[in-house]
Amino acid sequence: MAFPQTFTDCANLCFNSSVLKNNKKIYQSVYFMYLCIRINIYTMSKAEKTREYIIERASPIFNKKGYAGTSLNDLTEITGLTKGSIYGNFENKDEVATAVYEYNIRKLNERLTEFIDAKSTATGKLIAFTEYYRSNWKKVFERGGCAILNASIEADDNLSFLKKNVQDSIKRLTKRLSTIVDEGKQKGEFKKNISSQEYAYTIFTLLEGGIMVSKIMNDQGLLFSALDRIVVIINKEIIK
Amino acid sequence: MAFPQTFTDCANLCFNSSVLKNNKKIYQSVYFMYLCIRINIYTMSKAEKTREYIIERASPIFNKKGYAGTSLNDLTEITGLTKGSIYGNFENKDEVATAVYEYNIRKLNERLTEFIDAKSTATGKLIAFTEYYRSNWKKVFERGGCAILNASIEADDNLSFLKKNVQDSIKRLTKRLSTIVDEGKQKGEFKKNISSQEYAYTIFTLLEGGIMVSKIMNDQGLLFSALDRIVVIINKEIIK
DNA sequence: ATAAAAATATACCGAACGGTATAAAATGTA
DNA sequence: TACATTTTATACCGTTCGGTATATTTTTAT
Repeated sequence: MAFPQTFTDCANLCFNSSVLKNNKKIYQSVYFMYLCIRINIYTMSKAEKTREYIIERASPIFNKKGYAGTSLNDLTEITGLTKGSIYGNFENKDEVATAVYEYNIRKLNERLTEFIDAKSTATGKLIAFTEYYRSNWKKVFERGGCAILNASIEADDNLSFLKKNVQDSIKRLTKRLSTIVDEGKQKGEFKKNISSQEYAYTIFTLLEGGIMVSKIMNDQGLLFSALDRIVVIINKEIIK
Repeated sequence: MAFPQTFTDCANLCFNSSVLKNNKKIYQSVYFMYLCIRINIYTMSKAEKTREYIIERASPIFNKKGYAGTSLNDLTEITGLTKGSIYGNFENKDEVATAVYEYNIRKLNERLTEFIDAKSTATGKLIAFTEYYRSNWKKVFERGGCAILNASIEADDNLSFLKKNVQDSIKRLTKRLSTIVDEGKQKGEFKKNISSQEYAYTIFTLLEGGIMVSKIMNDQGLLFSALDRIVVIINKEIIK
């Protein structure tokens, strides 16, 4: 589920429907949450909406063509806006690129959350991470592939303004994975003597390598066998 | 060892020195090979040398800045030549980029060959592949990282003229790995029921993922643990 | 409804882009 | 050495680049 926009969204985000029906207080608190979101949406100024709109439309362009390969003309074409309008909302191209990157990461996290939060066990959550890519590889590829991977390759040697964002997003994602491993250790699901961070990076490395080779070779199977290997590692090395 | 340029180079490439000393015919054949190379070098025209010179100097620029990020001005600066001179040797920027990519791949193969050919067993050859990156990661990173990885990310969605080259080079490299696995199977070193190609791609995937995450995070350890994992796979899954 | 404020469109800037015709210089051949 | 050929340098092309001052339009608040 993406960012909640309807009352049902809010409800599903917090509880299952039976809890909601039987508890008036919970119902009210969810409704309050919903109202807060509505207010936020309605009070969003025109400029804020336009800013969001530009980011949304520019996202696939930057992810496909890269920063250096994306021109302002590309942005005016895809948005239907003029340069003046874009520069009224962003200081320069760097700022657009950075905002687009942060947007991509936010979206990725939201989508991953859907898959991960649906599972209750640590094992389930780790597997869910791979399941996301199994279900969504086509969409991811259509959008230009993994935003972290793409930005990482372009940023490491020359886009200094973006490098820290990329590093931070990798840290956050691996932290998320290692937290799941830690939870599994605490619950007794996982072996106690393994390094959470090491396995988090192993999973991430295999995933990114898998996306890269799979995308360039036009062979979905290559991504899937990388994901298979992640699952094997979970089963054979992480689970007790 | 790079492309042989001296008699010693040629000799080392073919035999160890004791063989060379004790067999006149072998000595003569090596000398003949050496002469062929000399002739090739000396008959190389000015333009061919300049072409090679441009490619060599442009290589790290393209690998760091990418195709879209590298301008003709960058090329004139790094070579000290003028546009006219560059366009006298190449039809357009695409052709320079393609030639640079092929040069990078040739160099990579030469360097890998040094490590792989030094070992006689299939196991040794597979491990040698990882050892190359253990010994040379710093140089590789200084040159902008893995040329295959970088070109792959930029080519998959927009550089159609380069895409086939990248795909072919990946096919060649994984073919090389799978051939080693096949040899190991034949010699009785490796398990017979494993898929050579699958393991070739697994090794390649782990390597590329490792380079990507290691480079952006400025953490050599991340590459090394990816390499460690490759070694574990060789020992536990490939070797009998 | 109206004024103030904010956002967008227009029209333009100088610089850099990839690329080329042609002149000059260096090279290869006799 | 002299001439033909190849290679390199000069000077320029039209286009696109990122970016901006200013006018117009649209929102927002009163």
